Amino acid sequence: MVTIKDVAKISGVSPSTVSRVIADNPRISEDTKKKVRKAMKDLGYHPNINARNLVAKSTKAIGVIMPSSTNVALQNPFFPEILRGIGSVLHDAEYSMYLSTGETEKEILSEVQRIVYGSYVDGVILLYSRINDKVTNFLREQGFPFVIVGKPYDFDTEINHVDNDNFRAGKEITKHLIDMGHEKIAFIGGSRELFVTRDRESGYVAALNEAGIEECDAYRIHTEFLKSGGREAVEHLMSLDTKPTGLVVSDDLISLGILSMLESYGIRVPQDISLVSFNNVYLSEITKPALTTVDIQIYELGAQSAKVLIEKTKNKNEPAKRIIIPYQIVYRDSVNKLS
Amino acid sequence: MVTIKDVAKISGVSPSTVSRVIADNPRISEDTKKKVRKAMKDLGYHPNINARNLVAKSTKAIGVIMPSSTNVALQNPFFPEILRGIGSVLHDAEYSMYLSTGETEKEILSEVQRIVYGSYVDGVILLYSRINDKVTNFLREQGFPFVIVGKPYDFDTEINHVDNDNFRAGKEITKHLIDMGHEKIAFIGGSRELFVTRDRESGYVAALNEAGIEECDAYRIHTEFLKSGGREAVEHLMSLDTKPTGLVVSDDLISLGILSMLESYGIRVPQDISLVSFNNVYLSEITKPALTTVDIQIYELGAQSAKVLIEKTKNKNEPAKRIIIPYQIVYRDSVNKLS
DNA sequence: CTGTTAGCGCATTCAA
DNA sequence: TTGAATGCGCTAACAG
Repeated sequence: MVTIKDVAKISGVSPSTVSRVIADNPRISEDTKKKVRKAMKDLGYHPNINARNLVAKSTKAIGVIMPSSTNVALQNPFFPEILRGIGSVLHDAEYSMYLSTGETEKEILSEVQRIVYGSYVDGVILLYSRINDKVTNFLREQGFPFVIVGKPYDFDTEINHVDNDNFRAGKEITKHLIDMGHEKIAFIGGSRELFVTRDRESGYVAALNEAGIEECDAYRIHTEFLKSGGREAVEHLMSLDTKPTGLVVSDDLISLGILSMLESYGIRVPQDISLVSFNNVYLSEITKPALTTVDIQIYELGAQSAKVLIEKTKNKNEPAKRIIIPYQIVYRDSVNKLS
Repeated sequence: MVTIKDVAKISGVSPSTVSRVIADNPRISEDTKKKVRKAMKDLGYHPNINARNLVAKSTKAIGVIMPSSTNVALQNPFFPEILRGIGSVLHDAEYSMYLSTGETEKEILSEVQRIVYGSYVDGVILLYSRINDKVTNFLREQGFPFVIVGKPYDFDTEINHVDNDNFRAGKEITKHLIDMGHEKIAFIGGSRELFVTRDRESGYVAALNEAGIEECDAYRIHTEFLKSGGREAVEHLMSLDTKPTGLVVSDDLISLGILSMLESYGIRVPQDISLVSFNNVYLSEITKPALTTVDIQIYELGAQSAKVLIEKTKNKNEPAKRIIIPYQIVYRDSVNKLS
């Protein structure tokens, strides 16, 4: 390995000068800079990051924590997409990304402790938000810079987070269904433990109320991302005396399962039932019918959280921020006008 | 930050002794170990990874390189799944994972150079294999430990790689179609630049030949993961005089698009046309119909590559390995028997 | 504008 | 079984 000393020797300067050249210190003459840079190039020199981190007490790296992976939900295209967004900002800022994919909550917590205590990273992005989450608590107690993608359970004024206005999105997309003449509208969501689900559901309820439509418990279902879950949801709905004519589904991936169940029941979308959902992953445009869905700008969600976090790591006094990424409804073919 | 010195002071030993306790050196008495460990716990001591890496000249971290992300193909659930597999092994080995998501080839190369030269990682996993790939060449020239998920373009005896037998899988799944009475079988694949596509396609051709079925160029289509690609493929196929009755599609995600196009043409699967594909991501079981597909064990692909790479980083003399992960055909509802 | 010195936190010689 | 000394590669005072 070629070190700063080798470069110094070859270019006939001291190691500290070389260090200054690396940092592009303005107090070094252009001449010596040129000389040193040539030597660096000739020798194929590259600074050792560990040595640098050690003295700088900063790593220019951030940790990204995926939700626990026992669940097939991790196969959601949401994740590669948000990783892309994060990666892009990190790259521009010359930061690195550590990824943690723990299976259990315990595993995740110990991993986070390891990277925090061991100074692996300067900050952490949480790709999930759960009620009473130990990781969140740990990070808060440590005063370690972090940002949640989604809404924090508690202390939301002191925790950085990047989110959509899921309530409004839920309300608006439900209202779209109402505007199209639907009144019997059901909601199918993922786990109640997740804030996304709750918020989108609240929006759904609000839209119903505003339109003077009575809400009904039988119309609100929570399922996992599994096939059987989707099946049960549809079976339940179809066993009802008054079947819904509209469906608000909290995730495109769930919609896919629902779509398929519906088809096996011979129920056509949108002719027999209309469906709207959330996320606008690539999937939603290649299903049949293509989904009317809320584009939540996943990439942007990732990019902004990285941005906020980097600011925070650079300036610990930066106040906690809440960033709301605008959404946009993408109208496609899964909704029918009721006359 | 609490350092090894603090622990030494509190427990009344020298820093080097503390260091030995951390390494669980057998030449330290149980008594002092106990004493030191207590001090570590009391103080909340955690070793600084950068200091350790600096002297150890190893990072216990590996870099995972995603394919260039300009393409929507990155939303393939393949990626979260393989990341899970890699993450699991890394976690058990107490390794960290460093993720790189570059947009362009250039960006990826410079990122890889950065992490290699800067000693960020001990090894690299390439999540793609392309013809004449600069990253591969760079890694090879540097003699840096790496493994390719897929098949290397060249030097495949000296490059570690973990792959499926895609040729055989392609042949077998095509044969399944043939066994079910199909003779007019088309192939729809992703980019020809990718080895997976080529191998699966060769298998398809081999099965045709073996069965004495004439292959025909009009039946072989390459498309991108985009909607329009799927559309054109289906349009082309349906414009033919003799339309195929069977489709071999090289990726579940592409299948989804094909399925949807087929439906808009009023072509039913499997009644009018049968379809088989590859990967067995979660998607493939919730489509309508559920897909008969080759389970390539994505998770295992990731886990094994991590394992091989760790071995290699620990012992540079370890010979290059080729690991073939077994596949398994999952029979579902997308194939019809022709009588 | 540049060199000298010191030290980041840790592991590892060499002594004892 | 333990301690003292040294150095990993780099940056940052402090001098000059």
